[in-house]
Amino acid sequence: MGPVRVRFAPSPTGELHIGGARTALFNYLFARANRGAFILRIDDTDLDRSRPEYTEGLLNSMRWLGLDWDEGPYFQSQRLEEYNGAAARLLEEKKAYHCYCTPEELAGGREAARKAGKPYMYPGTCRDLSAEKAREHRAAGRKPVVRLRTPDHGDTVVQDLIRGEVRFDNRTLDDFIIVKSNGLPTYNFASVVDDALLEISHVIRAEEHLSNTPRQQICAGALGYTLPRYAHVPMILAPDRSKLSKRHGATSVEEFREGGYLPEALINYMVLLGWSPGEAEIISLDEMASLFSLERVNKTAAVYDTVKLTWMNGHYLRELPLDRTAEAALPFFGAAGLLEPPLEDAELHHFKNIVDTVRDRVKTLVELADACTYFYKDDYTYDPKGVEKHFRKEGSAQLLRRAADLLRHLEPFNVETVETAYRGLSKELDVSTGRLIHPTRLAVSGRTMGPGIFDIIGLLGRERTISRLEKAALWIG
RNA sequence: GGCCCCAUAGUCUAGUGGUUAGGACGCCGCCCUCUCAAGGCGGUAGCGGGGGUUCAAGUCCCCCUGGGGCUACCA
Repeated sequence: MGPVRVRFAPSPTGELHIGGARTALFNYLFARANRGAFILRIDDTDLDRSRPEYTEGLLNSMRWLGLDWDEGPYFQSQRLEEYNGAAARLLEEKKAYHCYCTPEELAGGREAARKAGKPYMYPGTCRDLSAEKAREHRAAGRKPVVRLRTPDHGDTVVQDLIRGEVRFDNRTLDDFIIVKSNGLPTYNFASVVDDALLEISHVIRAEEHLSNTPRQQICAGALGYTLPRYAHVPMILAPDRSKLSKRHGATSVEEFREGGYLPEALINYMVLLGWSPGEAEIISLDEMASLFSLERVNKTAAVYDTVKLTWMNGHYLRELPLDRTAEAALPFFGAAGLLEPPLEDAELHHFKNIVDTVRDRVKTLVELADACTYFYKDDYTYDPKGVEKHFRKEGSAQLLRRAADLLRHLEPFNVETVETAYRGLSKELDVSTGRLIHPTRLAVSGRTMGPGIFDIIGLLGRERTISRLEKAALWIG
């Protein structure tokens, strides 16, 4: 058997969604697991729907996920000679023929079949058209398509690496179009030609393509190509069990990136949809690559669940090296107006400390930036519920003033000494530490929840803590 | 409608004839604790239905039901 060569062949008609990304991931892993090549091909033969900016987005999403390709991207729109040559050969060998039926005529036939409750197939109108009739059609300005002559009997058998042997009755397959009237190849044709020319060894793609596989095999057979091995991976469904689409909220890689998800988390979550590593679920891209095999890919469509994805993102946020989490978080702090990269050393160090104390309380980078605003901004407001609970109590303002006074002369000033001082003060005033801590947190952060108060104070520093304490005492009145 | 694929908790999954049906998310409870998390511990919940085959079926076969896909001059 030759070298393993696989491809991911999206069409640039939208953003890369989680289903496509998972297929790309499986291809990437299979290539790495078998020391093969992972090839990227852009199937842009649909002129109306393909857009260059989608191609750009696709490449960006792939790079962001870390799914680096070894060859390509190839663009089908730039390989038209290949398809034309192949089609000409088929025409020459009478394995294909021109069809002059108009879309309207075909639609009429379909409609009639539907009304009669009969299955529709192309009736073969132009299968054996006389030269004269063809001339007439051309004279009338009709632009032909090219159809492949498909067998009228027998079976076409797909040997699928995941689904086993799948048998199709050739009588249910009609003479399908391989070249459109605009001269561009259809998917079933271009895909077959390219897979052969690029010497693809394994076609790993979503299950929605299984039903098209017999057509492609017939096509490849007519062209004399050796068939690739096929592996149809289960689909990823939206929570309502329907095919993924925009109305299901965030489904694209780009949306997840903007939503504050880490590529590590998204990759790890996606690989679990349809494949299982056996032991631990938390697994890195490198580990997946060494473990991956098609035998462990299951057959069942998976419903994706953002709750688990989000949990996993939180997990990666706090388990990844601090530098990595901070690096990923920085753009979000920039977008929130908290920081303006690039940072000076001291700023960066401070930023990392903040990320480190906050990161195990959030699940996304967006939440992380949001949970850190008060470290950078003074204009926060006090949480109303917190005000009721912690400020409205008799003596709260006085407590805050006492705390401020205490911190003013504390030497040295650090997390440990502040804590000791606070606990001492609560004893001295004969109040619970909570009675001191809760108003303090509200005063210095505006919030009732968050990191340990001494960590917050340590990060804020003496000056800002004191001024916030005094400001709050004044505010209480 | 025709053809094809699929079927273990709410979700993702392990399981390949003999298991107390395992793990993860979620949910609930407890511990920890200045709050919120994180973490630790415990609990909740499952083989779609019916027939076979077999000493024995989540595992094999058939039917039904349910879900999904294809059936385009989309990919």
